[in-house]
Amino acid sequence: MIRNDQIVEGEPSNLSASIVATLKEQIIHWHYPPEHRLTEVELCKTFNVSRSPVREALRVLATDGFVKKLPNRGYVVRQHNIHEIEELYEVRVALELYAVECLARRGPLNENDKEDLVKLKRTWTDLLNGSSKKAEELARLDTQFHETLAHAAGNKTLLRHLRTINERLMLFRMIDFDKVDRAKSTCHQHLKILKCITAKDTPGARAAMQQNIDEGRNNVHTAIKDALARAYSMKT
Amino acid sequence: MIRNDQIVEGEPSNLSASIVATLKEQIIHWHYPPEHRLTEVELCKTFNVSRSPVREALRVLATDGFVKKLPNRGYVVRQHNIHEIEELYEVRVALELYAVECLARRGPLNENDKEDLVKLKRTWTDLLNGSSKKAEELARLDTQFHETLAHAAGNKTLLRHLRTINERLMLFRMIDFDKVDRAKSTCHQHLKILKCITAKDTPGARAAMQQNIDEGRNNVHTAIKDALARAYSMKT
DNA sequence: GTAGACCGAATTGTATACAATTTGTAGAGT
DNA sequence: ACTCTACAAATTGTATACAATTCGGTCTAC
Repeated sequence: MIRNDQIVEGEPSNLSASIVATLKEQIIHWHYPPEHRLTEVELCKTFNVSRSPVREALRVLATDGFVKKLPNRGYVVRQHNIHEIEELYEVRVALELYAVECLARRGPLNENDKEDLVKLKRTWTDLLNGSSKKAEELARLDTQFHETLAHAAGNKTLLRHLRTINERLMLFRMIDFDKVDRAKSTCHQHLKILKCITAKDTPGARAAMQQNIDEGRNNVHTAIKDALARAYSMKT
Repeated sequence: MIRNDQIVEGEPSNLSASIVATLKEQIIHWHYPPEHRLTEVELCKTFNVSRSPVREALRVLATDGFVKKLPNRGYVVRQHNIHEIEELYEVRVALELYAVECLARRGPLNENDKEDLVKLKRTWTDLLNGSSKKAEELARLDTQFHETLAHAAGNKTLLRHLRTINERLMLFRMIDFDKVDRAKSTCHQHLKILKCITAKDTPGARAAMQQNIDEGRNNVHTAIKDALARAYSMKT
């Protein structure tokens, strides 16, 4: 159920925006199997709203790549096959390597970002020293780490693109983080990246980031087959 | 005026999509000054349609970054300041360097793409040997060159992101190409890139691409001040 | 029994009507 | 003259109504 009081402060009544957020969340959490048809009236009923905001939301989700538009036949949840995951990871590598390279070369642009990096260091050191978290929380922290770096690099446009990539990858990272606790390894890698940045070791930072992303990619790869199988069994 | 018969084949009656395309085109060609307010009813009148497709179009344009949404106050054409251009170019560099690196390392993925590269070579050789074109045509060919490379690299997601970046940059490249004929230099650079790719010279390809983009960036930079000044004079 | 035409339910595409919010302005009060 | 309030116009947000298209099934012709 969508309600106006769910909406973030400063953004007044806007059903469309909250529908976008909710559907994204649901798709990421595999609430719908791939290729599942999203009918307007059905969404209207579940969200208790009229078709106007639903239609606008679907159009936005389509441009973001979460659903696919069939001409005159509505929308379906997009099928993310293994090849597409690979593509998403490649784009992510391209963007994040660039971001971390900038960051290592010229440092964070302002004091706020410098503080953010210190906070990150504390967070991941704490995690390394035993404070355990739930899988979903870990996935969130991991995403936050990478996005904070991109933000500190000072390029809002790059951050925006990275966000849409990561949102779509979240589809599979949820599965991965759900199955295995890889906290230790992730902590070490993140701390290594931060160390290289503060040491202005550009190639080191790039290498550490590449390793971090590659490991995540491999983990997701092994998790994907199960996920797709599960999704298939749901569809039938 | 928007009409259904303007629509591309295979995409049946869809006013919203054609409004998106038309508005994008208009914004890129500086039909509206930055921060110009886009009222729904006004767009309805100029396009001779109702508010539904206009609203959906505006939402899409907002997620693509062409217009900015003010809560409960409609939309305005986004102001692209110099800093944002710089950001767009940085993302473009990150993506295109990655693409050209893949291409130089492992070559085009299939025969079609290999053909495309040959066609590109012919096109730019012809241009170098005198066949002159209008500024707008040149800009189009240049964009096509870069997008063909990304396509040949075989990553559709990367291509999609590159497209949205390039579309927004087109705002300023139009101005630049309009003022000076830089065909010769561009030709040489593009041919150099192609040569490095076929020679599997990865660092060479990266360097040539970096040089090509940097030159474009510099040209645009020098052109921007005039553009902004002109836009300002339009606004007042 | 099969192919093809035709009809109707379901669904999307578009237009309009109504509600809620914002903003500018006129007017009263100080 | 200045500020604050209240109201009206304009504009967005939402809901509903109508048109056009698609798709499945049935019925007929062969």
